[in-house]
Amino acid sequence: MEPYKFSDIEKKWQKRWREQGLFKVDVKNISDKYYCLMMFPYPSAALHVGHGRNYIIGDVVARYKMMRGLTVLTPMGWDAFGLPAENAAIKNGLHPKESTRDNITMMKRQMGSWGVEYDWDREVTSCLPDYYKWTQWIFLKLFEKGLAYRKKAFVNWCPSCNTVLANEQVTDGSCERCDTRVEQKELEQWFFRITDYAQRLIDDLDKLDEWPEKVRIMQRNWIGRSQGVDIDFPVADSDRTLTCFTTRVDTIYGCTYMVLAAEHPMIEELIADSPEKDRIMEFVREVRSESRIERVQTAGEKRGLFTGRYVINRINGRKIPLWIADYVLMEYGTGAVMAVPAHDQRDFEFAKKYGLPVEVVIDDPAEHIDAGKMTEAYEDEGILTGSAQFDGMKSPDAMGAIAGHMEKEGIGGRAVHYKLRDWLISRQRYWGAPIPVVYCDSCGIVPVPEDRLPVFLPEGVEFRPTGESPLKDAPDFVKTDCPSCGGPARREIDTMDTFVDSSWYFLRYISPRLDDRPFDTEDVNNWLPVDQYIGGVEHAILHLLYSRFITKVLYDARYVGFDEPFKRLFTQGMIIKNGAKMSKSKGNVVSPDSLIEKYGADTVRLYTLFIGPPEKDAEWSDRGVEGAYRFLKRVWNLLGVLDAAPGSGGDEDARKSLLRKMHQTIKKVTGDIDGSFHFNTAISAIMELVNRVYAGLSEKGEGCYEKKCIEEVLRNTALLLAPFVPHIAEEIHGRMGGTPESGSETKTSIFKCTWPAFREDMLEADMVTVPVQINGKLRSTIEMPRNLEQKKIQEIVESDEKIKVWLAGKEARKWIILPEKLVNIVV
RNA sequence: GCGGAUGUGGCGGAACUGGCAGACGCGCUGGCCUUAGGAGCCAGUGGUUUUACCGUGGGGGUUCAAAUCCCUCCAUCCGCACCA
Repeated sequence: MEPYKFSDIEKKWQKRWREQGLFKVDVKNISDKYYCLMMFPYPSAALHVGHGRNYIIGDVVARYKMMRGLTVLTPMGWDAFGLPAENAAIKNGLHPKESTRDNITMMKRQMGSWGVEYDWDREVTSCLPDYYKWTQWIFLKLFEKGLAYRKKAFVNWCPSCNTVLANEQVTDGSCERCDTRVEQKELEQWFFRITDYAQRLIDDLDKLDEWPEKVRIMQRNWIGRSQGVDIDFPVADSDRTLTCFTTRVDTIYGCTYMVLAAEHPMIEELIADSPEKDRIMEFVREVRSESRIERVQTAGEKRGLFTGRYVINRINGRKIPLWIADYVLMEYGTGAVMAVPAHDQRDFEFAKKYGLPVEVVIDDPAEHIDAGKMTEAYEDEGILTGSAQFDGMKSPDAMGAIAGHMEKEGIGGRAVHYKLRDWLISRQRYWGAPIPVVYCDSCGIVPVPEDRLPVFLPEGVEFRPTGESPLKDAPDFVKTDCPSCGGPARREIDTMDTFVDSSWYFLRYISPRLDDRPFDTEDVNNWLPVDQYIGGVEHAILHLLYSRFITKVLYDARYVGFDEPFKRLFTQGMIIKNGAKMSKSKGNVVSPDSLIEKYGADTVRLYTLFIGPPEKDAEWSDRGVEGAYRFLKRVWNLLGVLDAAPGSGGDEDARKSLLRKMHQTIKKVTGDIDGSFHFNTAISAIMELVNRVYAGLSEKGEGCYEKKCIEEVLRNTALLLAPFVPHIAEEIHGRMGGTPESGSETKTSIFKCTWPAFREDMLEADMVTVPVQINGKLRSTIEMPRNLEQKKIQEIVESDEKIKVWLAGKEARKWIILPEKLVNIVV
């Protein structure tokens, strides 16, 4: 038997799969379609084995579904615009276009070397004009619907990346990419009105029952729906009214002051006549300039200032002071808060600090609260007190009653607010799709007409970030004609957030080369929603929320006929090395290239899949890779076992038992893949099957399996292994003469073969081994025939030597007999 | 603070609706083979004071029977966080 030459085998089959067009799909053929999608990567650096996990899982699913007879579409592309590529380009002094191109070449080679295959005819690259033309088209559609707009707002600014960031790209007050503290800047920026879709984005999460619960919860929390009441407070000695939002309207009678956010637009007007005006404005400016993180860090130490003005709480006619404080956020609710110190911890701390009254209006049903003795706010629900006609009501009832009363009296009304804010999509950076808008002195903001797309990103631009878009220095780009009046106009110089690019790429794969439309609606409707989406949890909020939003917008505009893009989502865990996530900076990156050279792609694939449940993080071990390699050699050597097997004869028991194991394995592997991608246990089952062959040979002798038997087992083993380790499976299959159906030397690909089916009648032996317990403790195992009556089972157990010893001198009080499973005797 | 997850040998991890804990792999031990072994094969491998007992983060409970169900506590990780 020749040795396992993985390198030759893998190169041969990778070449052949491409020649055969194994992964090529005609989208017009929609019979039994299966759209298997991996999140497309940033082409920013070489892939490591952690990245590989994602592609390998996807490849397993694709190949498995293929063997189940489905038409499988698996495309791949490149999320090629954006800061990672640009920053890397700056560092290497290369134009991002070139570094991106080089990285794509490298990554494509790496994917190929893993044996991970795609329909490369559908490759999309988001930084190329034939793609970003349609990203710009998406922008225009949102603009048309009033969903893209420009406004001046306090926005997150990363001083290192020199650009604004979306709320979603700020983690712990720092830039998600470079970890620099994010500042607040008031700038005019482009936004997408995702908040219009907040409710639908929450509601439709219920439809996504094949998504991980964790991701759905994260999205729900991020959107952050709160139900409550908006209450109007007229400003005393003024015709103005301040509205505030509360979720605890039952505490309204305990409101002893009101607080505004420093960014509240009415502040200047309200304090215009105040003698303290300058001092107040100084405070306001100070708070406004603080970064989010600074505000959070000083959370314990709340600061505020009295405005000198009062507002009227109309439910009781009470005049309460109006303050400004750093703990109120302008972005949430209305930027004004009714403060109830007795029942809100923040208000309580603030009131204590500034000597504002604390009045209990919700009593603890368990123990009466004395306002004077409180050390912290009572935030639970309870019984109303000091609340006029609502006294004695329970909080939940009171909320309804008070809200109703307010609506009747015109004091306020029920309202829903969301934490979700509009998506800031403009970036002051070079490497992105230009926003297709021009500014005309006479017409204002004018969208670039569809027939003039794409707005090309100019190439000869110094792209180092300066804080303003580098495109301002490209005069040929900036100067243009107004599409509306033809007069002189200038182009928008900001580019779009890369998350816009990635929010629709899964549609483009269906019609990647169309040049008059972004995609063909009919084809897209046939192929989407995506049957299986696979990627990292890090996109649980950003990318997955944006994609859902854009899909809904396109659905409303009737460009697509579905309102959720991804039917089933799988988020794989990270690969850890030495206790940390693999990263260049930590120096714990395991490169696949040398491993593949040493052991072969199949070994690396097998180990990656065997390492643990794919949805969980897993620690990489180079030793474990050797174990996978050892197993594949044992599989390979089965070809030698087949050669040596006698043409007839053999041991009947060995044969039966092996075939039974084979059918059990087929059942187990099929269930593990279909259910929830339990590849690790599927592989261990195949290992058991292979071990059984060798165990039989060593126990019963070399000739115990006749050729036919080994042939059947090996053929099925190859089929079961094919999705995981496609090259060796294909080679074994080929050496055994291709498909049995063809009966020829044509060497039909194993992936054109049907996934093996198990025979129900072959799963179980005539005899079963039944564990026997006494008082729940295992005392014996007895082999007995199936289908026995309870009485008969009891007889057999009672005659067992071991059990006899245990029962001697004791009285069996109760027999629990589960036929063919277990016997427990209580003594 | 809120939300979510996880906790099983020396290690990665198995265990379906409660029913033989530790499958499979790594590592380790011993043996065979070999000029040699970072190759291959075979056997063993949770712990202990080994007729038996103890063992799934700790404590308690339900049950004939608990890694699995209930209560409680602890630890670690992840996400969100002054959200009114």
